[in-house]
Amino acid sequence: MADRPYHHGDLRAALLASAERALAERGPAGLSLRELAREAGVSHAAPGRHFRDKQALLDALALTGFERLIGRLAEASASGGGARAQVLAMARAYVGFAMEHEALLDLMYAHKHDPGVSEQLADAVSRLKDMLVRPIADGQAAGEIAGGDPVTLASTVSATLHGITVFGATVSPEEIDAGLADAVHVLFEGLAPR
Amino acid sequence: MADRPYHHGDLRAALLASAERALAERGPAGLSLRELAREAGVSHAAPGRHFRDKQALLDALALTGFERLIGRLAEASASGGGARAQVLAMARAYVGFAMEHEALLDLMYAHKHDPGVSEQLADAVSRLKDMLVRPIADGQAAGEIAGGDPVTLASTVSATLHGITVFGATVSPEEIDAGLADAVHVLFEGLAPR
DNA sequence: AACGGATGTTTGCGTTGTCATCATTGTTTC
DNA sequence: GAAACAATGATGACAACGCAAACATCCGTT
Repeated sequence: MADRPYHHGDLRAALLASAERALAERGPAGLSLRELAREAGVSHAAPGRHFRDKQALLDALALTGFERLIGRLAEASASGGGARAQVLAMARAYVGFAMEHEALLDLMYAHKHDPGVSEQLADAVSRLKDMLVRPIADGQAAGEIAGGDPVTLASTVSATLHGITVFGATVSPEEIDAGLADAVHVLFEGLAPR
Repeated sequence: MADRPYHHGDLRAALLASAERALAERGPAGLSLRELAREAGVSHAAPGRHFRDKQALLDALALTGFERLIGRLAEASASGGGARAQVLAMARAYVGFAMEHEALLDLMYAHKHDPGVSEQLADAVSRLKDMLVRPIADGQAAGEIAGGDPVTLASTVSATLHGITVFGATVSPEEIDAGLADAVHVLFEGLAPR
């Protein structure tokens, strides 16, 4: 009620930032639009201007999560090295992001988004999987990876990565990293005897 | 308010059943204790006798989910056949359960449960991974699977299975099943050239 | 038959999401 | 530059919700 200007300036971004913090601290159920509004110093209905309803805000948050995760994977894949080193680097990036943003990752893969947004999210998942296709195709060209549809291989690898983040959620970072190296080893060498 | 008896009979079970249906239809956020109470024909505070709060109900529901999923995996692993066939059967069981109970699976792996329950859930995940250890160890004894810690191998396989359910959520059942066979193939043959 | 625990009801409170309506600011158009 | 207009925020209201306290009813045990 002081000298605060009538318009916030960038309420949408402020809400998203607050929402991510609240999500990490109290989960999606404990996230209240009114609380976010209070934190931003606006009226309780102001968020409605930027997000039709609470779900729309969560949808947007999930999308930003994918953008950032894909960015991290891009960095990791640019680190160079052989196919195996590159896959391991991307695995570390994925798992690192997952451990820093547990609740956000839950949200990103939650089966409760609006239909229209679900398409965008599926798109994001596609792009995410595509990030692995190039290193694998390059590895095939270099003779480091066996033949086969690189998209299929990338799908399996990405599925494994995601599974590790979910199943390993209860163990320490060191254990996860060790398990990650093990998993990459299994992925490359296969279960069948050589 | 007619001839309904004062006591419900098995309100706890009725609530869990209703909750699972509501969860599938409207997600965890759209699940209301009062609505469940209405469906069961009891007062809106009656559920409080069986579940301390809403989260406690979701916790219990997640636990029942793991019990059922583990049961399905046990059936699948009992189907016999070689190690590869058994892993594929368990993969189908896992993915089948996941597709029948999308929202429930989200809940089972959600990072928002009470600390005490989280231990039980971590326990359930452990038991789930253990289901894969025996087929793999047997496969090693039979020379169908390469050496190495069977627990590590099982962890990687289960992670891949779970990842497939999450990443494949948007495609048709047939596609998922095909992708599943592909993934099992990759898991056994490995990415590296032979 | 009496008692006590388990189960269900009633009442009330504070919070929330959402909507309708009004106020203020920023932008475009003449 | 003024007027129209869109964008953004404020206010007020409402129903639904989670939760807790106090009360009622049933059931099994003694």
